[in-house]
Amino acid sequence: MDPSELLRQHGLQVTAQRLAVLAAVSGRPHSTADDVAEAVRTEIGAISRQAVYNVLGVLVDTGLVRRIQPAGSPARYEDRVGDNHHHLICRTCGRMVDVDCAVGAKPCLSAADACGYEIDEAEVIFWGYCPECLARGPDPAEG
Amino acid sequence: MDPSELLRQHGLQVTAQRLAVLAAVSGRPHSTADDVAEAVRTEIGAISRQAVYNVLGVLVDTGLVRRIQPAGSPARYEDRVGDNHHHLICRTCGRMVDVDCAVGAKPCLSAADACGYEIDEAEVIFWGYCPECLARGPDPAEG
DNA sequence: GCGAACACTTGACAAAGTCCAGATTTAGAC
DNA sequence: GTCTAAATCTGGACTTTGTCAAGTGTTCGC
Repeated sequence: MDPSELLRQHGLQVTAQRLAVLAAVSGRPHSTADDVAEAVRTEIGAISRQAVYNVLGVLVDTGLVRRIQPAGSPARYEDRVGDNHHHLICRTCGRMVDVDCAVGAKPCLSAADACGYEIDEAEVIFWGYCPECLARGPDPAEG
Repeated sequence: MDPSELLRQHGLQVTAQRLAVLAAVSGRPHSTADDVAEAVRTEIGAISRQAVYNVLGVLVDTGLVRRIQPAGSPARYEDRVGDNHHHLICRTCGRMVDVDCAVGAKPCLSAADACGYEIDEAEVIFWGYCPECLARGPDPAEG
């Protein structure tokens, strides 16, 4: 779909910055806000940090972009929304990849005892070591 | 168990700060580092911010305390370790409660396609609204 | 009680993100 | 094409969370 149309459909004004941010997140999933700013600058020359946060915030609010905030890392953004996939992060190199849910469709939304809470999202992050870091031998810091 | 003994058993020196931090985390689970510092100051008068981070880090390393880092929130700490429980956070009031795993024991460690990663931990956080915030009516900010 | 190792304090520093006032750009009407 | 109102973007200061490094104080084994 035409990105401009996408923005309009969600009641958002179309600006060069928004198009560039959208393109940056699409083209490089799991980017940090800083990565996005870099990419946008490559594309349209310049953007303020505030505009990046602002645009990302608006996109997250309208559901066009998903925000992921792993421990010890700045927030990351991706445009894969609408499904229930999770994330897998290497403790050594920090690389993040998508994984589909193990048990089926949205199993994680059914906690055994929700204490009366109305759950609308499950954030699942798997921590471990990627094949390359495993091949490179055990990390000295990990024993 | 006597907290002092607990520390010794894990090869840690016993200090007033460590005892107080341990007590603070035990007495008020899901505390932030700042909450812990407050509680410790109430208990023993004073502690430096660095010491709080230091002690919490040591306790997490030795497995006496677990660190949770939800999106958009500072790190939180709890002393319920050794089981595979997860957390449930209210989007409105920010309250966090424990929930047991829906599917059984450590189901979340079995991602369908781990891409060759060796997974050693699954961090699961459920987001939603607590009964009280639901009873209080829908949040204007949420539609 | 003494000494070595460990832990705590203090202060500077860094990263990530937010707030605010003012200038610029966009959308819509004429 | 031009105008106006509303939304957006810019730039700088600021807050929060956490880390680093050097020096001082405390704990533990003898």
